[in-house]
Amino acid sequence: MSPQYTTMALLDELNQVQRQAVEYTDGPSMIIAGAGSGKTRVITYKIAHLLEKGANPFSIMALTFTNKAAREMRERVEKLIGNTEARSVWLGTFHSIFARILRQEAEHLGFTKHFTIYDTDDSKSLMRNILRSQELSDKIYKVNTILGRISSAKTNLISHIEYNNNQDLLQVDYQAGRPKTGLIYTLYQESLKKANAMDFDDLLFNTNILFRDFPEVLYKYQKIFKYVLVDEYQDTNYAQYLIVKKLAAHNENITVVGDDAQSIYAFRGANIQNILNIERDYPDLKTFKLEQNYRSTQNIVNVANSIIEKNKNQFRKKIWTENGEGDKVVLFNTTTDNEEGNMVARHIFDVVNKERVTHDKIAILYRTNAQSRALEEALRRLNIPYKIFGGMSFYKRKEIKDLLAYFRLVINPLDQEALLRVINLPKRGIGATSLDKLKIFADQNGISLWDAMSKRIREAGLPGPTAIKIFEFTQMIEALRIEVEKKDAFEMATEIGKASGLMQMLYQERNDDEGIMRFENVEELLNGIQDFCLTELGEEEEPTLKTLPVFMEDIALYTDADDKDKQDGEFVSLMTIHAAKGLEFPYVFIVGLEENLFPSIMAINSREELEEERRLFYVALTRGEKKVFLSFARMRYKYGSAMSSEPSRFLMELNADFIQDDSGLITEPADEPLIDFEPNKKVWSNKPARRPITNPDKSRLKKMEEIAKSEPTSSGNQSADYKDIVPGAVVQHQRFGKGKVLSVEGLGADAKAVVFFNNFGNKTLILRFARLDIL
DNA sequence: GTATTATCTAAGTCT
DNA sequence: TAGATAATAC
Repeated sequence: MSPQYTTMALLDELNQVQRQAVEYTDGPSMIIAGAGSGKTRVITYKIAHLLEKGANPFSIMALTFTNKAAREMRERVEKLIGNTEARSVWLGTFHSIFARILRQEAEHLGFTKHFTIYDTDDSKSLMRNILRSQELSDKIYKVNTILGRISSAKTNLISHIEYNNNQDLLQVDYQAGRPKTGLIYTLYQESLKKANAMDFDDLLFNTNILFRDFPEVLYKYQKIFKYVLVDEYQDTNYAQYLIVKKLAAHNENITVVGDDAQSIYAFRGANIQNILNIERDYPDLKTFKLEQNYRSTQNIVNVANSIIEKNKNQFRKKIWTENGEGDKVVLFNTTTDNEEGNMVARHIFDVVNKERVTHDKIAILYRTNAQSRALEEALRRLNIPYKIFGGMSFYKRKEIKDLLAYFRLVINPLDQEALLRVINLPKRGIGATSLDKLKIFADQNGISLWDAMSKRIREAGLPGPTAIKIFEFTQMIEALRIEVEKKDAFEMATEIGKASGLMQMLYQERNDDEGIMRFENVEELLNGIQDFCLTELGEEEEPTLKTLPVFMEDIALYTDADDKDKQDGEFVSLMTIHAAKGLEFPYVFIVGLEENLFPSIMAINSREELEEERRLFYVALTRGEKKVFLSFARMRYKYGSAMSSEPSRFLMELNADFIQDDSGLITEPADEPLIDFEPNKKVWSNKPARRPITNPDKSRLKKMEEIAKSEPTSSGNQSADYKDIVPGAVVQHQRFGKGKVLSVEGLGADAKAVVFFNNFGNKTLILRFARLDIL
C-alpha cells in the first residue's frame, strides 16, 4: 500500500468548503450539496482522507442508493489511494449492506443465512396466492395497493401486529372498503417467514428489529463502524434513518450528504424530515453548504433555478456557476409522440455531426419507461446507437427467471414462489388441481408446501402417480442440494440445468427465433456464472470457493442500471429521470413535457406531490452540462389509442430569457390560427392565453431530413439494412457487442447470420430480432 | 392435465 | 398495445 497522494495534495484538489467538509472527520456533519457541486467528489475524498489518516477500511461504512453509485465511488477511492484498502471499505447500497449483515445474523431472527430475497414479482405472486386463499376479490384488494400499504407500514417500522392494533390504520382500510388489509399483512409476513424469505422492505425492517431486540449485536456493529457516511440522504426513509442513527450512536462520526431540492423518492417513503431529524439528534452537527455548480452552463443553471423557485417547501439556497453562459435551453414541440422521437433523433444526428461529439455524451430522459418505444424506433431509423436502462432487463426474462428459480429452490427449498414457478417446468404432469390440494393440506397441518411434498406426500390424498412425480421432484432437488456448498457456481448451475430438464426443454424449443434467443440467453447466464467463478480467484486473498449461493447473493439486488456491459461504448443513453439521478451528460433531452405525463396524472392532486414532480424536473435539467433540449407532443398513443395532450404546466414556469423557444409556447403568441391535427378534438382548449405555434421550425426540419436521407444506411425501412449484412461486415449487437459476420443464410429479415463476437464467440442470429447495426 | 383462444384491463418513478 | 387471466376444447 503506497499512497499516490499525500493528504495535502489530495486536499488541494478541492475548493474551500469542500475541503472543510472533507477535513471534518470527528463528529457529526451534514453536507448540503447542490446539483453538480461535487458531492461525490467530497464523499470519495473524505473516505480517502480517512484512510490516509490511518482509519481501518473495515471501520468505514458508506451507504448509497444504487449499486452503480457504490461501484463508482469505490473506483474513485481506489484511484485516489490505491486499491487494496478501498476494497475493504463497507461500501454499498442500504439494501445490499444490510442484507449482508442480516445473513450473518439470520438465526437471531429465525431465518437461515440462505434466506431468499423476494423481488417485486415474487411479492405480487405471493399476494395473489394469499388473496385467492382468503377468497378475496383482487378487484377490491388490488395487489399493488395492498403491497403499497404494507410497504409503507414497513418503512415506518409498523409490524403487522402493531398494524392490527392501530385503530387509525384499520379505520382507513375500513373506509377504503378493504377491512381485511391488516389480516392480509399478517398472512403475508407469515408466508415470507415460512418461505425463509424477505422482501426489499424487510431487509431494512428486519435490520431494525435485529438492532432493537439484540443490543449486543448492535453494539458489535457500532464498534466495528467508526465512520458512517450516507449519500443521497434526502431520499432516506424512516427505517433507513433509524438504522443509521443507531449504528452511529456510539462514535457519532456520521456524515450525511444530500440536497433537499433533489428529493424524488417520497413515493417510496423518503422523508425530508430526516434532514431536520438529524439536526435535532446532533445539536453540534456541523453543516457545510456546497452551492457552486461545476457541471452546467449558466443558462442551464438559470433555467433550473427558475423551476425550483416555484416550490414552497425548500431550504432556500441557490446554485451558481462560474461556467460560461452556453447555449440557451431549446424547447420544441411535435404533433405526435412518434414525431417527437424523430425530432429528437434528428437533433442528435445534428449535434453529433456539427459538434463532433460521440453518442455517449447524449442522454434522453423521460418520466415513464413506456415512452422509450417511440424514441427507440426513431433512433433505429437513423442508425443511432443507443442503450435503454431500466424496463425489461436480462434478469427479468422468463427463461432466466426460471433457471434462477431452480437455483433458489436448491439453495432454499422453502422458497415457495420458486417452487411454484418450476414444479411443473418442464411439464411433469403436476397441475393446478394437485397444487391446490397440497396447499390446503400444508395449511391445515401448519407445514410448508415443500415439507408437504417431500415428507408427507402420502397423506395429502393425491392420486398415486401424481404423488410419485411430486416426490421424485423433491428427491431431485434434495440430491442437488447436497452438493451446493461443495461445487463451484458454474458446475452447480449446469448440473441443475441438466437435472431439471430445463436445458433440454429449451434446447428442443429452438424451432423459432424466440426459442433460439431463449436458449442463447440461458447460455449467456451460464457464461456469466463461469466468469463469476473465474474472477477474483487467484488473487492474493485466500481463494474461496465461489458457490452458487454466493453468486445468487451477488445478483439478488442487481438491477439493469448496474449492467457493466452497458457502461462503456458510444451509445445514447435512454432512461427515466429517476434512473438518471447522480449522472451527468453534456447533451440532455427531456421529452414528454405534457400535462398528466410530466407532471404525472397520479401526482397532480396535492401540492406535495406536485412539488416532487417539480424537483424531478429540476433533477432532469441539472443533469445537463452543455445543452438541454425540452420537448412535448400534442398527441400521444396510450394503450393503443391516440390521446391529445397539453403542454406541461412546468413549461410556463421556465424563465423565457434562457430559452430558445422553437415551439412558440412561452414566447411569442401564435398569429396563425390553431391547426388541429384532428378537427374534432380541441387540443389547447384550456390554455386560451398562450397558444402555441403548431409546427416546429420547418426549414430546419427539412434540412435534417435531407441529411438523414443522404446517409446510405439510414434511408428508411429495415429491409434495406439487411442487405448490408454480408460476410465480413462488422456489426454491433445490443448485448454481444462488436462482431464480425461470418456467413449469412436466407434472405431479408428472416435470414440467419453467423456472427463472431469477441466476447461471446460464434452466435447464430435471426436478423429480424438481432437488430444488428453496421459499423 | 394441457393447449388454444377470448377477454379484460392497466394509470409511475425503484431497491 | 400488451400482458395476464379466464374460458373452452381436446
